[in-house]
Amino acid sequence: MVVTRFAPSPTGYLHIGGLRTALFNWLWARKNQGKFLLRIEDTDLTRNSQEALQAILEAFEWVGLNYDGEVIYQSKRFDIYKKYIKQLLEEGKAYKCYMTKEELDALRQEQMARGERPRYDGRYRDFTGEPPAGVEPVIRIKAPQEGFIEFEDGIKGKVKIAASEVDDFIIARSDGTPTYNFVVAIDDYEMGLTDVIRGDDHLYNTPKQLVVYEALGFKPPKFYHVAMINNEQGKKLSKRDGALDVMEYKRMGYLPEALLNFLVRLGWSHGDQEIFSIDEMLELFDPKNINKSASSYNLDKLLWLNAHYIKNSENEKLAKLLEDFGVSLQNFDKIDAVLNATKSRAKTLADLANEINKILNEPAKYSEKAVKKAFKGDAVQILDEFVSLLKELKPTTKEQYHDAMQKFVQSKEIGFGKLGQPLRVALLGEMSGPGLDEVMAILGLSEVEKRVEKIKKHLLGN
RNA sequence: GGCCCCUUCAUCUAGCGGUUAGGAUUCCAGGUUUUCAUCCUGGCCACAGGAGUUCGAGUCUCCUAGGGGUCACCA
Repeated sequence: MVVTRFAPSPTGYLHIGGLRTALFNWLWARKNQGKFLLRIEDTDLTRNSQEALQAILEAFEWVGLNYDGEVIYQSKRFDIYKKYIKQLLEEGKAYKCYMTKEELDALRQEQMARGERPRYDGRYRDFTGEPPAGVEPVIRIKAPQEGFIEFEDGIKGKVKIAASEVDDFIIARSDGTPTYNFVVAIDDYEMGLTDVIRGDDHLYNTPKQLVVYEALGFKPPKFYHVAMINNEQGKKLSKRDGALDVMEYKRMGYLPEALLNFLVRLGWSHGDQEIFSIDEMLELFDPKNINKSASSYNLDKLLWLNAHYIKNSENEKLAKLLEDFGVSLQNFDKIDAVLNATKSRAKTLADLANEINKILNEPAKYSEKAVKKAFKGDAVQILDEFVSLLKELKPTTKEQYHDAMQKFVQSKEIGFGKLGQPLRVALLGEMSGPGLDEVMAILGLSEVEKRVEKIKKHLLGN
């Protein structure tokens, strides 16, 4: 069975890079009817925040990534780690190091001054003497001193790192708390992980974790190191690039399916296909065709996808989502008419809300340019006559309004623009927008008349 | 700096020794639309550079350049 995980540290919100790796892991587990686990890496008790954890959970819920079982907190598993540390100590595979932080810093300074790579020198590796008084030791694990540590990465292929690059790293701090690379290895093993898909900023952690696997005799999982997502300039994503927080996309009016579709195509592809439903992702995703190279975040494509998903969403669903954007279509009998008229012209839910408000609310102001252009000659008279015709015909549907307009321009022998332009400005305040027949069918006769009267007053006022 | 990874249109990517190097987004042009948007059609734009290997290289090898990652009692 395939078991994957997402393992954030609760130090901030969930960002899009994290969401992508979570998605890859989730897809791979679900595709194989396996398990997708959520583990919180909170061993550094000084840096955790409850809000950050909530933010991550909230983001998961928004995009619909569900995890199996309970959330696992490393901070609650210290007993397990202690047991393994004790075991390693007893087996002589780990040892106490009495070097103080200050000594360590001094050593590093010296090494760097000599142009060497900073590295623990192993001075307590085989220490048997009397430990210095007053120093709480850290625990270090014995890493191989020669040869290579290598593994087969599912994306990068064979990765081979010289043992000299990996020193006897600390597995437990002087206060007894275990450190990252140690607990990750323990947990990944204990949780039964088969596949670890993570950012390639972890590539160098892998040999360290393999040292732990080796010392404990665990079989390591398959690793996949995914290249980073860069910003639009091809540089590393940072807070300055804005909108890193996944929930920020919700606030801006993105649909989770659009975000997920966008992210799944960053570093992964399936031939020429661009649009992937969740079901299609589940059917087609395979970490083995994840790209080796880093990709850049491109807002235009996200926007395009979002527009696509809005256009193809059920109106009822959109109506519900629009609540968060100040548009309440509940108890409104023309939900379909309004959304059909507007959803092809919005790239985000915020746009959509805006488009809807333009129809539903009478124009608060008029585009003067549009007024000037549309109200030349006998435009006012044409509008009056058209309203009279409407009163006579009493159209209600889009088709009936359409026919009324046709009949009017034909009988008057004028071009459509003669009626359409002033009517559009009267109804919407500007020169562009949805079809007038649609708009009128939504507004109804009395509202149309009201808006015509309103613009007439506006014209007199000038 | 050491070590490691990466490199096809502006961007996301297809390609897995023989292709007019394909698709998508953006942009531009045309069509549809009373308008705008949608939609449709078309166009512009790429194998980082250099050596090899080969009858033949975007595809394999090496070098150079550029980009990225990493070197904590952070995760």
